[in-house]
Amino acid sequence: MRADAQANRERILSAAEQVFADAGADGSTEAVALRAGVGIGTVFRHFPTKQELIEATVVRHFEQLTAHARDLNARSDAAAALRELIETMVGGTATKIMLLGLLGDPTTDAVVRASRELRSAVRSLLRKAQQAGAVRSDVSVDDLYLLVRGLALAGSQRSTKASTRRKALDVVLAGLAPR
Amino acid sequence: MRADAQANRERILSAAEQVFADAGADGSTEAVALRAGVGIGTVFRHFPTKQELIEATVVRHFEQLTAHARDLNARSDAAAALRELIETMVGGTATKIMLLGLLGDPTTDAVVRASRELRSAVRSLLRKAQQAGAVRSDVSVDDLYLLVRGLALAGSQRSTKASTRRKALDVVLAGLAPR
DNA sequence: GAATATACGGAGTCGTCACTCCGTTAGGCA
DNA sequence: TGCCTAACGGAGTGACGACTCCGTATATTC
Repeated sequence: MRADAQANRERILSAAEQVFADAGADGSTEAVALRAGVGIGTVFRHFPTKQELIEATVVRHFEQLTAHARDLNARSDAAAALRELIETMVGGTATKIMLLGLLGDPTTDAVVRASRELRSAVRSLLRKAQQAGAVRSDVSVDDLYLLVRGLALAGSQRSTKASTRRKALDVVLAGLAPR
Repeated sequence: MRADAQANRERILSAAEQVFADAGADGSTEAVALRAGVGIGTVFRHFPTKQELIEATVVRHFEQLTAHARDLNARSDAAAALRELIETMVGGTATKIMLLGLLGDPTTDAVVRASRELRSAVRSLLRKAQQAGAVRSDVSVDDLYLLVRGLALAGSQRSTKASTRRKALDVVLAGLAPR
């Protein structure tokens, strides 16, 4: 792979993340090309389909999250670690709308793989927190995913105040504590 | 207004609710017309813009919710009443994706009015539950809305199991209880 | 049972967007 | 340095969806 091709691939992925963050999955491929400073043709050579572009973006995002989750796994305070992971997943741009939307039903094998990795890292964190008695034991990774996805989706509405977002997160975290 | 026009208006609104439930706001106007058994022209005569069609659907939905909330207000068990309202808002079709998406920032004046009505009915229920000591006192209607929207959005993903939906709702309700 | 205005149907228009094609450009190797 | 092929750019294509227009049909009124 030629050096410029490699560089362009990166620029496109990074542009895609921003565009999809602004406009959701409706963001046009042309907008991505513009933002990346390349022609549309280039985008389609790297990612033959818009779907593949989206999935590549998702994979990238999942990998980052997985790395973060693994870091957190080393922490001694399991409850704080889980809390921080949730905050990371929920916070940030609206990209997560679509990114987290795929947490449930992945499509491509690359996405499946990345999703599996992330899932296992999250499960490990969740288990530790449960063993430490910080989280109710009847909550599964799926349950946690649904909650995280909900917070991320609902909070991505522009007009939402930061304090409201925080409060909602707080309620969910309180609800995760053992009765 | 001619009788047939009145009837068609109703059929269109009801068709719109179903179509948007299946496909979200991307559902095409043509699909609505087809489902309602009328021509596209008829849809556009009643609702000059797709946006207006969506908003009319939203208003209708809000009005139903408001009526339900007011019914519940008569109940003696405030906590159970609030719980039931939340379940109603969260459950049901994916229509809520878009419908509840508007809970935050309404646009048309009709929507604003319907939204205000709903909000005040919900506030009343929430207050009663708080006075009964069933819900933490630092939660506002906005906070509740964010949580409800989150549960509705995240749960509308087709692959989500009913048990997961229930568990997530359970966590949120537990989190709403006073510490 | 006409007369008439109101409402309907759906082919047609315009804009947008994913995706293609090919002439041009420029990495990288000899 | 020059060749050669990988990679680029962006006008062009086809499909689709919102919205228009007007000839036809039917509720309503007398």
